[in-house]
Amino acid sequence: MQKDPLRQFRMRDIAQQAGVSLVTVSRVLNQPEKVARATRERVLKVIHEHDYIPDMLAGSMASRRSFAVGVIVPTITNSLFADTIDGLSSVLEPAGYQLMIGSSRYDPVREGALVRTMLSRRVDALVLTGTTHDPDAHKLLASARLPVFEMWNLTPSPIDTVIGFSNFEAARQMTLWLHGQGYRCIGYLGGLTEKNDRTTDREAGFLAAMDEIGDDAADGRIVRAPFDFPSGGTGIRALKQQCPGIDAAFAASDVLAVGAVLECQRQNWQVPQQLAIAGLDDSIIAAQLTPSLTTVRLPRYEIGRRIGEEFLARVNGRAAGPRQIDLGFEIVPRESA
Amino acid sequence: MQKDPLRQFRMRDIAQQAGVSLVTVSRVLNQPEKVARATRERVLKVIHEHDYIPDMLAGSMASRRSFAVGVIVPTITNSLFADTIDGLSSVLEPAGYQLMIGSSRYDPVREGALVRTMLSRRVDALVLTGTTHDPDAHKLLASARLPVFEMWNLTPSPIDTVIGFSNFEAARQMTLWLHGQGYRCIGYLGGLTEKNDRTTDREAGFLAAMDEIGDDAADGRIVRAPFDFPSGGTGIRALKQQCPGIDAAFAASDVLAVGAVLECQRQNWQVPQQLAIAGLDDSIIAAQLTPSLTTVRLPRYEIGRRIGEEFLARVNGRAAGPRQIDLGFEIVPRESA
DNA sequence: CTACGCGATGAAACCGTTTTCATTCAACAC
DNA sequence: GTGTTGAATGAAAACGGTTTCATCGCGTAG
Repeated sequence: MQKDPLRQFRMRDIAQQAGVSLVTVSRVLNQPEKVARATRERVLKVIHEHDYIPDMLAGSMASRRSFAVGVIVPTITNSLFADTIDGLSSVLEPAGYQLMIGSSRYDPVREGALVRTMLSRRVDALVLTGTTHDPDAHKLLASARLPVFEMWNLTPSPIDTVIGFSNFEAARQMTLWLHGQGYRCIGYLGGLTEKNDRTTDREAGFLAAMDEIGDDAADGRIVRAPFDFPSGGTGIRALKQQCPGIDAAFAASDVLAVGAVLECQRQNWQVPQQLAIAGLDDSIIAAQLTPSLTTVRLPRYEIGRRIGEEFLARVNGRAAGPRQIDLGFEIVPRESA
Repeated sequence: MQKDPLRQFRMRDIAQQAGVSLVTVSRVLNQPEKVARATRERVLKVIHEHDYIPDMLAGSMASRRSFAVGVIVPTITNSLFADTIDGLSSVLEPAGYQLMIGSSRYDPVREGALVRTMLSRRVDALVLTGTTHDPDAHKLLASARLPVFEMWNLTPSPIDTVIGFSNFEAARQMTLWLHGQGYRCIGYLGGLTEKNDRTTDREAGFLAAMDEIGDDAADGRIVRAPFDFPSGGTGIRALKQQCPGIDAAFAASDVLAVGAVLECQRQNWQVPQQLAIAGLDDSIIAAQLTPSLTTVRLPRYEIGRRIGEEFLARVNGRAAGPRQIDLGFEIVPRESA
């Protein structure tokens, strides 16, 4: 009479039924080639008969590998990061890894808490968005001996490896491009900059470009807003009101840019004749809009894929790639500017 | 001389440094009230000094609780499910749970594989999208003794608990509503129906409504497409070509509807004068569009939140709620129809 | 004075795997 | 016939916690 007759099968039970030792069952599962064919088949038969599912917690604990990778993004609601996550899982999943996703809501403290949780769960690697983090978390990561990937930006002083593109350059070059198109009074619709290196760098890139152009009144043509459609609308209105002479607006995110274009439709402002609008992301809807959105294409999916590949390379002992990988970006001229 | 001087601190080490037994450390972490104040503070001091992070794998294994909940959605790229995930984590995260997210890519077999992986990782509960699943997975779940939640639809025969709304009714009622608005030749732009209970039910709802209306040619006004913006465009073109007399199109998803509206803008078809368009989702962009999109508001976030609450109630031993929870939907009339 | 209950603590068993090391046995070389 | 080798297998020791049960004082009721 069992203590708990409904209890799940353990490896021990499978071993017993197959008339082998527990070790052999473990080998059948993890290094089948090391087990004689006959034995292996006998064990597999028992495994299937009982729908045996090994306990990965126990396995991970013993092997000190969890086959889990932690990913912390600001929000999963924005499809930007969802694309990166998709890219990551396209590489890691076939390799047997599972993603553990957390969203920091753009809050470094929450990010730090997530880092702790994930370390506690003994992830095999950690992927963070951006290059500025809570000091405590930073220290923790530096001493934890696991691969850490920062993404979606570049930095001269990465924790471990950075994979992304230069937000500064992306914004700078788009601004210069707009100037090259003949726009002379360019406004900037940016994200909230507190504690967010990507938006900070983009704004800096815009200002740097304006400086090069010789426009020293650019500070007065900056509006900051959270990344959502309605804010794009209110943002563009604010910008237009703030400096009526504006002939182009560069939004540091497609969400804002699309929101702005839609608002222009409502206001009956001709885009780009009266007001040109450019975005940054090349989100899926950018090309569909009328007028279609001029924007900067970012390596959203590629960032994830590349991180996955670098990680696998490291796990397999192949030399780690460079510590900083710049995946670049590309200006996509369309109708809106 | 240690074997590995860089090795992370274990509970044993903390205990030793604090001059207590390992058990006491464990209690300080999990049931602090059971430890004398003085002892507790001494232990906590050591813990903080060394930035000790307990090994949750070991903890989960011993306690037989992982504090992880598995969630399987068709795709995380679509913000629909991202909203649900947000709702879920808004409830579960404060309770100390972590989500383990997997995307099935609308493939039951992949879903089944994910179910196995998650069971293997000993999640405390499992959340699935939809109500039709791979038979093997279904069997596995029925015998696994953990809470299982199906969501985003209803069914008379749930595995465990279903939380969602009636896709059939949502489509049916929107169709009837369109008819009530005076549209007489209504087309349907739906998702691919294979193996997807939500799209299947929506299409059935549309047909049921057309039947009630007395329109028996509706089958000829159905176009199916994957859920993305471009497909909304090609879909509406196909529909218009297939039956030029069409005066309204009901898209079973806002992505398709938005894609359709944008295509109409390009084609210069007046919406809703020449062609009315209605969607289903109330996605964030629906209200921003010009014309704004008439659609069906779904309890996206609420589904997640409610599942979280039901799960916690069960964990805390409170009686489980009803096995089927209908969160309803709401028709949102706007400008496009 | 003794028995009892209770708060605080610890020893030992256990959770279900992987890893390391040893053993067995058959094939093969000399 | 005797080592030598290598494939196949298993015993035992981790892995780092939690749970159960026992013990130790100490205040208090009888």
